[in-house]
Amino acid sequence: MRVSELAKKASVTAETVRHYTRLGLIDAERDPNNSYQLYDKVGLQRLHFIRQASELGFSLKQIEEIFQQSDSGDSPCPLVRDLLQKKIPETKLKIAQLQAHLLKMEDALAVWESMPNGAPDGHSICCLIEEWEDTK
Amino acid sequence: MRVSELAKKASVTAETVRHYTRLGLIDAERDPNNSYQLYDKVGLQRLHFIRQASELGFSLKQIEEIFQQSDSGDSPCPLVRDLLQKKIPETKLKIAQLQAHLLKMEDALAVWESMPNGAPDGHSICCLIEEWEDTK
DNA sequence: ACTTGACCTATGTGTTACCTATAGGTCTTA
DNA sequence: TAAGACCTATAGGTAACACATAGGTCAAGT
Repeated sequence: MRVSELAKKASVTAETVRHYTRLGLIDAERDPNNSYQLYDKVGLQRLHFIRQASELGFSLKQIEEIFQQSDSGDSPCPLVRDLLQKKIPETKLKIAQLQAHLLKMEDALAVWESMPNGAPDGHSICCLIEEWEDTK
Repeated sequence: MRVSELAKKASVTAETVRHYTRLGLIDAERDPNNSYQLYDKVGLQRLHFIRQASELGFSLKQIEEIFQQSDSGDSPCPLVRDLLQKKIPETKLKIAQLQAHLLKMEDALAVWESMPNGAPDGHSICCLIEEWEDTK
């Protein structure tokens, strides 16, 4: 199949597929007639894998390493396990940070709404964000 | 004060301060003798604000807009409120996604540990991530 | 046969928020 | 006065693509 067809099957853009192909993450053959890129189902599998891993927060470089392990006959499992063990605490931290931010934002909106007429009180920059600074 | 001193006070690199200055987010004066950038406490306030807003997920462009509102005498509050109202659902979504990923990763690690000798089972790419695909 | 529109190609630039490198001027202090 | 720390500007690198350009190709309808 050609770029767009593959892209559609994985719900990504054709440009994304070309990007991965350029990086060597997906193999493609050339149609000798027109030099179009041709992909097979292995390419689709890889594309799915890339998306999965990417959504989990792995970089394309890390994914490339995983493929290299796999392609050279070694099991990528130990590598993936190590990557996961690093990634999990990072993800936990990120979640905690985002939750803290969410609370701040919701608080700020609540404060704003409780203000008479929502009027700013003359602070130089912004009442809301200065609130956050105060409580930090 | 000079770049590095300001940077230290906000726990960022000097290059970050220069970056913000180049973008016009922080004002600086030139020392006439050596053309060093000189910052005052307003600069420090702005820097703090930028970091706060940045951590909340606002882009430098949005922060610039906030400053422009503020500098032109208008209250940036309505603008910030609008930005917040957009940002809050985005943040909730991100948190949910990260939590889903976290679960997947923890599951995967658990499965991996329960495998005899942690041996891969011959899958072509990676047992763990293929597990995720199965359960998707 | 021919045109049209959809598809493909390669190349290069833009994006965000910086970091790093280069080459050189300045400041401080022993 | 010389070393080491600090400053400057400019340019190029990073991640993961998106977008623009210019042009070749293909399938369908007229």
